[in-house]
Amino acid sequence: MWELPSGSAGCPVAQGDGAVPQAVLFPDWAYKPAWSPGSRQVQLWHFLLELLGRGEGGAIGWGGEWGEFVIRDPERLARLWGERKGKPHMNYDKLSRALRYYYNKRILHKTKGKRFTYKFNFSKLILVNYPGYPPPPQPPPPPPSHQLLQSGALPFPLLPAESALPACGGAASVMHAAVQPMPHPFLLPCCLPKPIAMPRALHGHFPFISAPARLGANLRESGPPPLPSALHVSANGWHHKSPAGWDLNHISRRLFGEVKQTEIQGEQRKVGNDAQMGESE
DNA sequence: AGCGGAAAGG
DNA sequence: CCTTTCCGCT
Repeated sequence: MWELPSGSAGCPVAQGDGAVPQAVLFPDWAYKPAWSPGSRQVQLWHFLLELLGRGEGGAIGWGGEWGEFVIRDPERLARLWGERKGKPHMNYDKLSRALRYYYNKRILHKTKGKRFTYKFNFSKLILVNYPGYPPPPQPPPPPPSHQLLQSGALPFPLLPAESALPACGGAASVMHAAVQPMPHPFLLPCCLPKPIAMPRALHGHFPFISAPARLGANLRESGPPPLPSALHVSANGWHHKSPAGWDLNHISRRLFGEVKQTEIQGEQRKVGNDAQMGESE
């Protein structure tokens, strides 16, 4: 078993008192400013997950399937994105072009037939989020004969909460019970399949933390979303600190590393095996 | 609405 | 590398 970084806060979605935070928010490190050394600008998918995570609601929201989201107000979303990037002339046409570039990276996927509906490939995103993944070659692992199981691929599928084993202790069970209908990726830290036995160390580090906007009845009364304590918001409203060891840009690089492979298969892929994004892979 | 090439910029 | 801008095509 490979080691994970230690020394982090407790699981933000599974606090001792049983309170269930609803805010999501990436950890601060996701928002390193462009001018800070060794950092880059926020990327579109960061931004989308952020809006989705905090249940921004108006412009964009989660869809019916796992990882699926619907842009309810395309031009507004574009405006928000433009504001963030300092691009006053941003519009949905241009934003959607950027989204389409994600197809090749396999971060995103279009849900065909559903207007303004896309789907995240969380297997991709989350996997590369594991610090220390892939595990260093322990014993000589039997080299898989064909498929690319090398750098970003997981040896196991990420499962929805229903089929996953809570690794967070009691509170995780609460979550598990609370989020039946549509578990979203931010729940994964506490809902990973057993093989990976989510260590406490990781809980504070996961970017997709939080609970869905609407939870079970027993959770609704928990009031306004308590923000994670470690969150630092600066004057312009975004997080600047970067305490943790890994960051979304790192993830991006990992993702990008696979694009070349993907692009090579580009034409093959088109033939029609998009159906499994987010499930396996 | 949605796609993807081409070029350019940060 | 990650868009942003523009655009022809379906």
